[in-house]
Amino acid sequence: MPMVKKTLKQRIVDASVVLFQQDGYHNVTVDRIVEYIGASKGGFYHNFKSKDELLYEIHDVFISYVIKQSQEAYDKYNTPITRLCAMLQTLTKVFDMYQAHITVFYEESRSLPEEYSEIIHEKRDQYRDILQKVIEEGQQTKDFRTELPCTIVTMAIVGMINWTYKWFKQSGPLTMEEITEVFTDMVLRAIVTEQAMDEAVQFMVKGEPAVETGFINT
Amino acid sequence: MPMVKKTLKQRIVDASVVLFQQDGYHNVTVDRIVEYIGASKGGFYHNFKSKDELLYEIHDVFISYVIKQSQEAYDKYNTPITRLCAMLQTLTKVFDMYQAHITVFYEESRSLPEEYSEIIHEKRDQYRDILQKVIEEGQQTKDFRTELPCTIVTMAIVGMINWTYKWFKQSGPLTMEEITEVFTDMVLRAIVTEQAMDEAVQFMVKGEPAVETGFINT
DNA sequence: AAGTTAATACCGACTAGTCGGTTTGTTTTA
DNA sequence: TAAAACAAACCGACTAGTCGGTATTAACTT
Repeated sequence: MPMVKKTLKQRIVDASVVLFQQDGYHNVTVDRIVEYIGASKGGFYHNFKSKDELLYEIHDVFISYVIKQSQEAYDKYNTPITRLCAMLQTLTKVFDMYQAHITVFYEESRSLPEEYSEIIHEKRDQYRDILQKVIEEGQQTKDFRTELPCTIVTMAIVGMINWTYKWFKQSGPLTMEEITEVFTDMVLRAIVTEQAMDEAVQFMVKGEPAVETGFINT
Repeated sequence: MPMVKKTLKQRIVDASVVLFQQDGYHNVTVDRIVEYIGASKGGFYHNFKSKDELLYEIHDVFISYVIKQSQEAYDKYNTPITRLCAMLQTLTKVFDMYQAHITVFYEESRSLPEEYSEIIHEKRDQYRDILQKVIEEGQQTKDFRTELPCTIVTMAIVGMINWTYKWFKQSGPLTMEEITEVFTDMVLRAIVTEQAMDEAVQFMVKGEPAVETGFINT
C-alpha cells in the first residue's frame, strides 16, 4: 500500500468539504481552513485562484464522479430494469461515500460565480438525463408504465435518492444497503408494468423488515 | 376587500424571502433588503432584534403552516390510504405556494443560531412524524406492506415531495396538480398491499400522460 | 380644548469587526 | 540557482449592528 504524502491542495479540499458541510461555505473562512490543516494562507492562494475556485473544485469532483458511475451502470447492463437497478445501487453507494460533497453540492452551488456554475449545471443535467433515458427506454419497451410522464418519474426518483443526504447518518440504525433495497423495491413496483413484473421481482424486498430502531431526521 | 396597509415588518419578511431564495441568506445584506422596499436600517432593527431573527421568522411561519395543514389532512379522513392521499395533496399544494419559503427553510437553516434552530428542528420532526404515523397505521391495518421499514418509506416520500422545490417551476410545462397525481400513483403502487389495492385505485392515474414538453432541472 | 408627556415607529450616518485576497519574505526541490 | 511551494504580516472592501435623532399618535392633565 503506497502511503503517498497528500499534497497541500488535496488536504485543503478534504478539509474544506468537511468544514463546508458542517457550517456552510460562508461560515467557513479561508483562515479557518488553513489553520485546520496547519497550513498558511499563502499556501492556499498558491493552489487556488480564489475561495470560489475551491468551491468549484469540490462541485466538479463530485458531479463528474456521479456521471461516470451512472454511465458505467448504464453501459454494464442492457435492459431498462437492470439498468435502473444498477443505477439506484450505484447512486446510493456514491451518496453513502460522498455525503459531505453532496451537501456542499446541493446547498452551496448558489455561491459559485457564473463561469463555474454554468459548467456545473450542465453536468448536473447530464446526471438527470442518463436516468431519464433509462426511464424513457423502459417505456418504449413497455417495461415501464407509459401512463406516467417520464420527467416526473425521473424527478421523483432523483428526489428520493438525493434527499438521503439530508437524513442519512452513517452512524444511524439504517445501512445504506437496506435503504437502497427498499428504494429499489418501491420504484420498481411504482413504475414497472404487469407484463414486465416477472423480471423485476428478483430485485425486490423479501420477508419481514428488520426491527425498527430509533428514529431519524427530516 | 379591505386593502389593509402592510406593516413594515411584513414588507421586510416578504422581500427577504424572495431575496434569500434568489441569492442566499449570506449574499443578501440588510442594507439591500431595506433599500429594496424603500425603508431604512433603523426600521429594520426596530422590528427585528437581528438578521438572524428575521431568518427564524421565515422558518417558523413556513413550518408551522405545514404542520397545521398536515394535521388537518390527517384529521379530515379516517383510513390510512385516504389520509396519505390527502397529505400528499396538501403538501404539494403548500410547496407550490411557498416555494420561496421552502428554499430558505431547507438551505439556510444552518445559519440559525442554536436558540432558534432547536425550535425549528423540533417542528420539522413533527411534520415527518405525522406522515410516519400514517404509514405505521397503514401497516397495522395491512393496507400498507409490512415488508418495508416505515422510516425508510416515510423518508422516501418526504424526499420525493421536498425535492420538488429544487426543480419545479411555476412557469414550466408541468403543473403541480399533475405532479401530485403522479406522485400519489407511484407511492400507492409502491406501498399498498394487494388486498387494499381496491381502495387505492381510485386515486391513481388513468389513461395516457399529457404530451411531454421541454425539460426541467435537477 | 389646549398643553404636556410618553410611547411607538422609523430614519441614516457611523463604527467596529471580519474576511477574501495581496505582498513580501523564506524554505524546499529539481 | 532558479523556480516552485509555502509562510506571515498586511490591506481594503464590506457588513451587521448601534445610536442619536425625528415624526406621529395616544394618553393624561388642567
